[in-house]
Amino acid sequence: MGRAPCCDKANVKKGPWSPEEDAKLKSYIEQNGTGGNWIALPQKIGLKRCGKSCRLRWLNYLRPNIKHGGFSEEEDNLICNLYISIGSRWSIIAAQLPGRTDNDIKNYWNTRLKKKLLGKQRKEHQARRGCNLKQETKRGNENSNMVAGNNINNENPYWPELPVLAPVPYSNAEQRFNNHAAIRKFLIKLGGRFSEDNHLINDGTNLHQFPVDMSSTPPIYEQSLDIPSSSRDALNNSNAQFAQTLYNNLDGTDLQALQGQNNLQAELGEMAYSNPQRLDGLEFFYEEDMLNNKLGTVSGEGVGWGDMSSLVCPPVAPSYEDMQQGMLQESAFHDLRYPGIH
DNA sequence: AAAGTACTCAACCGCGACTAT
DNA sequence: AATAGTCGCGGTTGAGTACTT
Repeated sequence: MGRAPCCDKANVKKGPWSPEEDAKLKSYIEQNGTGGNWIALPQKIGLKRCGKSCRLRWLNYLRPNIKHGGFSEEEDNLICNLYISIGSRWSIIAAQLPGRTDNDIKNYWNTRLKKKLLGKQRKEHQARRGCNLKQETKRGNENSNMVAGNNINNENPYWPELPVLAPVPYSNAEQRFNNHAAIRKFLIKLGGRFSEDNHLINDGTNLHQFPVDMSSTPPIYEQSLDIPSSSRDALNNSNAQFAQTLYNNLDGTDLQALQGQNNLQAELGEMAYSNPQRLDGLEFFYEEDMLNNKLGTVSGEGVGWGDMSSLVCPPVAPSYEDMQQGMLQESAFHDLRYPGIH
């Protein structure tokens, strides 16, 4: 038995909203709120739209103080940080960016930010590769045993040489992705806002909360956010120490809860191992040849990560460079903890 | 100038979570 | 406790636009 449709699909208009529809919806909600029921709302105001569609239109476009486009460098960094930490939890990420909608951020990430990162990484990779090739040709066999991973102190290793982490043997993978409470706690420690912090409009439901006056909303990670000024400055400066500061501020429970959340590379490794197709669109975190060459070598038995709770969280990377560097450090970290295990 | 391709973003869809009964 | 209704989220689609050939 299938799921009951939320509305009469046959009598519902789809596609772009007309200015008249927008005006109708906007003025009604501004005057009366949603009445706590989106499904019933369109009939009330004579709109031939699905309630879900009305909700989406309001949240993503009509509600006051929505910002579109023009993401700042700070916002870019914040999105990247949070994506690395918690993955594609767009609503949580959006909660950290006043005036931005989850849909906007999702689109921005998928269409630009991801490519921006990939472009940077590729560029640097090619530069390094070219450099390495030159040097290797020069040296000939002299340094044949020199692999990129061994010169980590001098320059970043060539990506494909990085170890791919073994699949993480989670017994309850789903729970790992659904620990909202932990994420929430983490974000509050970051200084994040949740719906409780926002004002309600008209009907007092939690369906359409937003700061009443966005124009007075302070810049990201400034005065509105109750985090140590050191952390704030660090973030705004894209300082790599920011992440460490955050982690220092977390207690053991937070760390434990987050350990399954923020190891993106491990997660990708796991995904690639169990279901390579799921990596579509995330290749940019690896190089293609890395995926092709290495993933096949990951043993089904794998090397267990053992007790995840004893694993120290690697820091969140606050900028593109740091993000890339962070992955390298993560690998180096893995090497340190599990020498010889790749 | 036309055709083909790539990109953007608003909107849709399906499903898990939550709530009321 | 079970069920139904609704919400909210993340993934995906596709129309419109911009860019390239």
